[in-house]
Amino acid sequence: MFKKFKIPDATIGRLSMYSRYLSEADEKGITTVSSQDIAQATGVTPAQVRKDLAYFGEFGTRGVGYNSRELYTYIMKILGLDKRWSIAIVGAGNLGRALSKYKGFQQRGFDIVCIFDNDPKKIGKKLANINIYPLDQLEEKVKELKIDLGIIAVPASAAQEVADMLVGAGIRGIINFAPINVTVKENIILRRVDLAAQLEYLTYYLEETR
Amino acid sequence: MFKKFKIPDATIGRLSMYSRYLSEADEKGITTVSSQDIAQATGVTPAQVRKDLAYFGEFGTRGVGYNSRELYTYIMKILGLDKRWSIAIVGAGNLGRALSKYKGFQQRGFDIVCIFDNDPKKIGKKLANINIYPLDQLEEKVKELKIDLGIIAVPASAAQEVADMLVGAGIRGIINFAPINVTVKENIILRRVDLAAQLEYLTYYLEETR
DNA sequence: AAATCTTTGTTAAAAATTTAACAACCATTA
DNA sequence: TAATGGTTGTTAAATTTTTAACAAAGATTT
Repeated sequence: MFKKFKIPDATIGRLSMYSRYLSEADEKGITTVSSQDIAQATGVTPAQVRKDLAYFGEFGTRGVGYNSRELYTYIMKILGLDKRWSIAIVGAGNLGRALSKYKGFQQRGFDIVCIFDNDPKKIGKKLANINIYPLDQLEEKVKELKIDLGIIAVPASAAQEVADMLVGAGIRGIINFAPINVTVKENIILRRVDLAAQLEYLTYYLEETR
Repeated sequence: MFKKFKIPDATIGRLSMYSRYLSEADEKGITTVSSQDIAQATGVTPAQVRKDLAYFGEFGTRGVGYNSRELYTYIMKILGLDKRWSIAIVGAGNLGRALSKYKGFQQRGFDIVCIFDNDPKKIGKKLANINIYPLDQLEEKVKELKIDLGIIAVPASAAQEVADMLVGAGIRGIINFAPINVTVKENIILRRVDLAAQLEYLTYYLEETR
């Protein structure tokens, strides 16, 4: 697609927010929005909105603004969300179970197609109508079901091993929820989400005044 | 505490990673670590580690390194984790339920002390031994239990309303898991965690090559 | 105790990101 | 059709963050 230059990571996150607002605006029948409108709704500056969009092309009309539906479609395409993606979750603990049921993924085009775990009590069962398989079937199932993305929801001690398995099976993108740094070969996209660290960000700012 | 200057947000997240590594090192009996060691374990550069720490003071010995346990203690204090924090979760859906059971919070000093929801079928029940109360008891319970932090795990449509209630009840920090921008008065610390957006970050990088 | 080896803390440089400013351009109105 | 108002796309400036370099200082060796 576009992507001649390096795009800031933060821009990608903001595009996601913009798209949600645009979809909402379109549903409400608001056909045209300005960078000001988008900015207000998503908590950024209008200049930021225009800059973010400028990385990818010209989508608006000077003096007018952006067509909601059209810009929505463009952004979704930029994010790769003009098609659906298949996902595997590794780890059927509390987090894995919640993620498998989370409606927010479906809505944005992500289908959780299988779950892996090593606990014999869980294997063979279903979660939100999704089969749970043992880890040694990971490679087989990933290939069979053409799974693109993996979510690591196992304890930190097992995270690297699981990452290796996912990469070995041919997965190309990973979200790691385990609170540990895992490494993968460079053509694999990896993102870490540390839930506890999010709370620690709050306490850092609050601890001085309690 | 320290905090004369503006500290990069990213630094806070990295301190959290450093602390986990330091605790692990200490448990293994490794008493001294270098910025190089910390960097390797957490996936950053040694210069970054030293710079991050330099915002808060001098914790190491030149030619030697850092004492694992000592640095761990310092960082935990910086993050405000030398004491425990009480948390309320609003929303007993899939995500709220998972977060209430998530062991990772406990381990880092966060106690989920109550859950709020408006569904009559859920009110009065317990989740992971935590009581579920109706939303109209939020203010009362937050004050009674001296709750510091709130987690919003409700649909986007209700997020702003819940944020207002939390702030009204005296909460000072909020994590918002709803995929929408909420606003709060400026002395409240707010952080948004968009799970679907994390996956979209992956698909952005992958969509061109599928 | 001098020399050497290490690793920190700090300063300077580089790179990345955000903010601001404004020319270009479209639509509307006089 | 000229003038006005409004909003984008883009360029430049400012700010923030990261990386690199190195002097300072502790430990070890000769």
